[in-house]
Amino acid sequence: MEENISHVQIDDIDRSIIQLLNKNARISYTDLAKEVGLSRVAVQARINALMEHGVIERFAAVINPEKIGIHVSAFFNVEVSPAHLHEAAALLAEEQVVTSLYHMTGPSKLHMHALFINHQEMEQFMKEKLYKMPGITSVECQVLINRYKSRMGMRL
Amino acid sequence: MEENISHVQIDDIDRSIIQLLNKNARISYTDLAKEVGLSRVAVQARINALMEHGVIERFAAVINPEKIGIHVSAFFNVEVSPAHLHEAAALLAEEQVVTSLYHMTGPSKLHMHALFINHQEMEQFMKEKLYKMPGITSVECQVLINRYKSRMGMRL
DNA sequence: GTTGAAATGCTGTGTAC
DNA sequence: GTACACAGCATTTCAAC
Repeated sequence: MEENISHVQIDDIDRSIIQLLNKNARISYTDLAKEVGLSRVAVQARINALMEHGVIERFAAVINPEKIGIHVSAFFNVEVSPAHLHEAAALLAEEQVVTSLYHMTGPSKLHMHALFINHQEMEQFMKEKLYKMPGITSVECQVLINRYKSRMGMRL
Repeated sequence: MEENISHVQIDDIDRSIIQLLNKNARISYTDLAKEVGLSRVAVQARINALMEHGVIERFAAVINPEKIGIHVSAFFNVEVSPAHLHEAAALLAEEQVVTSLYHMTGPSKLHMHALFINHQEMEQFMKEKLYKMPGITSVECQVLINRYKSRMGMRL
């Protein structure tokens, strides 16, 4: 009896379903069934299974931050002393401006993305929060100029 | 008559709607209306307006790549000679493994995220595609170890 | 912004194959 | 996996306020 399966076998129809739900997560099961050529009940069962197995984590709205006055998008490479890594990560994860935070290979490296209303807000965040965090030894910051592709963790 | 407005004024109810749709994009308008305390018709009108104005770009399924056997997630910092920047960006954007690609501040820097089945596939991509692209002067690669936070471009 | 109403479509569940 | 059926909801689009 294995509850925590980490790997799920999916077929081409599952892949089509995922792709269609990725383009439009509010499509009805009925329309989805027509597209993939399965019955509505079968499609529902597949989606439920995909969610139970954690393949589909949730359905989300994709927002354009620029349109609501959030004009600065930046990536940070933050180096932290090993002893403070988890503490710093927990503190950073709490910040509203931080949208993603990952631990990467390299010398105690955190990779962070954050959104700011303007450069002033970014500078304030860096000076008053980031630089004051425990164990931070280096901060590299890059600001976004142009989006060539953004499909957010979805590989076709 | 201004068609291309780049900035939209939204209020607290819009913000609640966006947050709720971000948690669960398949919620019904009826339930959404109950949550935000507006009529169903008003909520529908607001969502339609948010989509028309480009605030909500679309609704997407959030996938856990690990669950379908895609075990390596990596970020790349790619430096390209200015003359080849757009050409290289266009070529990289076409690659299936590349999930996001941004032009960042810095010396013709591209920031890229990609997903691979395993390290072997990553190495193959780097050797056979990335290193052969025109104008590429430097490649930095970091592999993901742990996800502390991932909210994908949504700031609360 | 609101309510109400009518037509249509969708979902959840059950049956049988 | 399919098909069918049925009840209950949801959506769309009116009109009237």
